[in-house]
Amino acid sequence: MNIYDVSRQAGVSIATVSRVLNGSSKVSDATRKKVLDVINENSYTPNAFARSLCRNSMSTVGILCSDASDVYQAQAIYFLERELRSNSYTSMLCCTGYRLQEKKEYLKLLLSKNIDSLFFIGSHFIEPTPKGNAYILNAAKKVPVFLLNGKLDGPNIYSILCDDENASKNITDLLFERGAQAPVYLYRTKSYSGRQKIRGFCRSLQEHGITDTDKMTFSCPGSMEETCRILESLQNSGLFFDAAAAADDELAAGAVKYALRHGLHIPKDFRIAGYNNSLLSACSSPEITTLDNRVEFMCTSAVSQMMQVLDGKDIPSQMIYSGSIIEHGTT
Amino acid sequence: MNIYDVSRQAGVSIATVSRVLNGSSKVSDATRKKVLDVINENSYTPNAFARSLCRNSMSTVGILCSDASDVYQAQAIYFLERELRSNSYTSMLCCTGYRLQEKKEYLKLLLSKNIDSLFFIGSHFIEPTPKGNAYILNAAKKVPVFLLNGKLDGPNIYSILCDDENASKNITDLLFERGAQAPVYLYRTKSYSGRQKIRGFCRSLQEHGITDTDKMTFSCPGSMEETCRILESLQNSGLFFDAAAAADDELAAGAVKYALRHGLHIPKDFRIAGYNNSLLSACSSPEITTLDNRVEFMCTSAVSQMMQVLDGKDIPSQMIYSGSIIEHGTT
DNA sequence: TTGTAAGCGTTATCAC
DNA sequence: GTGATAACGCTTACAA
Repeated sequence: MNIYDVSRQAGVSIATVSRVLNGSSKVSDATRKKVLDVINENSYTPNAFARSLCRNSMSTVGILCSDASDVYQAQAIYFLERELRSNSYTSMLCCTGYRLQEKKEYLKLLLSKNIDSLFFIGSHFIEPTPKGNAYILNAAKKVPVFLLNGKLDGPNIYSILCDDENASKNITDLLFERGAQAPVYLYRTKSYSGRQKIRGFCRSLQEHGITDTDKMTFSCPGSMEETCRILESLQNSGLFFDAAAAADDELAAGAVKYALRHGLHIPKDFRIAGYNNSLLSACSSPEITTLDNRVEFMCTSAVSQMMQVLDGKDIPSQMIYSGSIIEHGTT
Repeated sequence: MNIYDVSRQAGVSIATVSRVLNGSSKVSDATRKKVLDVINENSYTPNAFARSLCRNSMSTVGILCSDASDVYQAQAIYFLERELRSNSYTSMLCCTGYRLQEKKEYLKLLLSKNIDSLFFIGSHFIEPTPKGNAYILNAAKKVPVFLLNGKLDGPNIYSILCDDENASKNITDLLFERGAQAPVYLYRTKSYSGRQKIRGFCRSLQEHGITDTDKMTFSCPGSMEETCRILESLQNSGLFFDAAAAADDELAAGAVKYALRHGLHIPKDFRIAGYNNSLLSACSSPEITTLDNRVEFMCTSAVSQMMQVLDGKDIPSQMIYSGSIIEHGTT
């Protein structure tokens, strides 16, 4: 069933059918009714592809994430999709993994589907070198690009992110306030936001008289169990530490395991701070003090920005908002 | 830049360009090279909409879930998307929430985008009454429908699911083996798989001489904290129970909290079994014994089935596979 | 092996 | 208000 069949049955031209379909005011009530009746009787729906071809848009956006099963990214996907949907956009999701080559290929595929705009979740997509980011700049030549918790300068690129550096500094300060003398920092990767967080941590240490900050930051790319083991080996190496700030709640949960396993009382002997305010922080016993970086706010804002950009408005290319500490039992 | 521009620059017809684009063998190496050169120089990509209009497919599939931020669903989304991508399909994601009306609207929207097939994640989509499921049967008239961990009979509908009833029975049996006398069951909703799990639990109880099984199952639709409180009120009500089986790991984590808070030793005084083998089971201390319902296997199989169906093959409409117990510290 | 031309199902620009 | 008719950019018989 197509627009011709409808027009024939309703005894009008396809132009009129199209007008009814698109809510044009230039149709008499009588003919509108005639057409709508035929449409409903046959439950006709216009062909999306033909429509898109004319309009040159299918009202879809691309969402790129590295791993949709990651609790943080999963949340972002959820909020983004709901917000986009309420603005009549459909989301195409791509989980790229962490390899640059794959990211590029996924992006190319997405762009070849003529999406209207592009969201990158997380700062894993930002490479340290300008050359590595060329693929994003390129994409921005075709559609507006929104970086969620990532930062990159360029035309048609909009960044929205939590002030991770200050958030990380504040939550480390809290560890000191709660009696810590020597906190270590646990991070997964040195992505853009990863580096910001480390910087905030180090700033706090310096303000508290610890100068050799680099010696207190540790990469824990593995499971909770492995994080736990890394802390154990630190202890065995003779390093003194009595608190841990972590780049995400999963790492913090690893630290909780470490403390419990070694009979350290939390928070009297050992203090822990997570990040992301995810379900994982509530899952531990005691629950983990964590940083709420307001994923929902970020996603809602990003979609609102997209609507403005697609509407031809000029908006700031960067927006940084503050996080807030949620204190629980580990501090 | 369109196919005409390419054909002009390459000095061939648009048909030839199209042939090159689609890898037709009926093109001489010389002309193919000419065309490819022009394509690469101008980095031309064919218009997806025009293409779809001709082919009547854009190689996209719809994925419907109720909540992409749920750890279980997030995993399913991840595995589905990766597998679909490797078969050249792009995924359109919709998070419908839990209200029937919204599910229907989302589905309609997805279908209007001319997707090639449809995946439903979880049994939340299956209503208890046939009338409530009409919208799924309807969708199956247009495209093949795959139910992941849900079951519904109908033409063009394929169900793939874990044998939750037996899995649940087995893991409850384990609680008894580990010394439990009176396990309770914690569930979130009575969805299709929810009911299967409860049935398995009850069967185990009956085999262990407990007849009034209904009195041992409890709905805990809220947070871990609330689950914990429900258990406390059970205790206060005078009910004797010394173990908990749960419909997901989050509920089980709530039970862990309860036990720890009341000084019950896990697993000596209180045994706990989760479900889904998610990150949450590893997050608790002690780690939670859980049931691996093999999300990855389910997703991989579903996509493989889809490929066969789209290929015109006749495949079984239902596939049930067994789960397996992962024993950790709570039993 | 290559080219011509007829679709695909819409939207949009004209006339009337 | 309504109706022809030309795009939109591609695929694919059918000819050559």
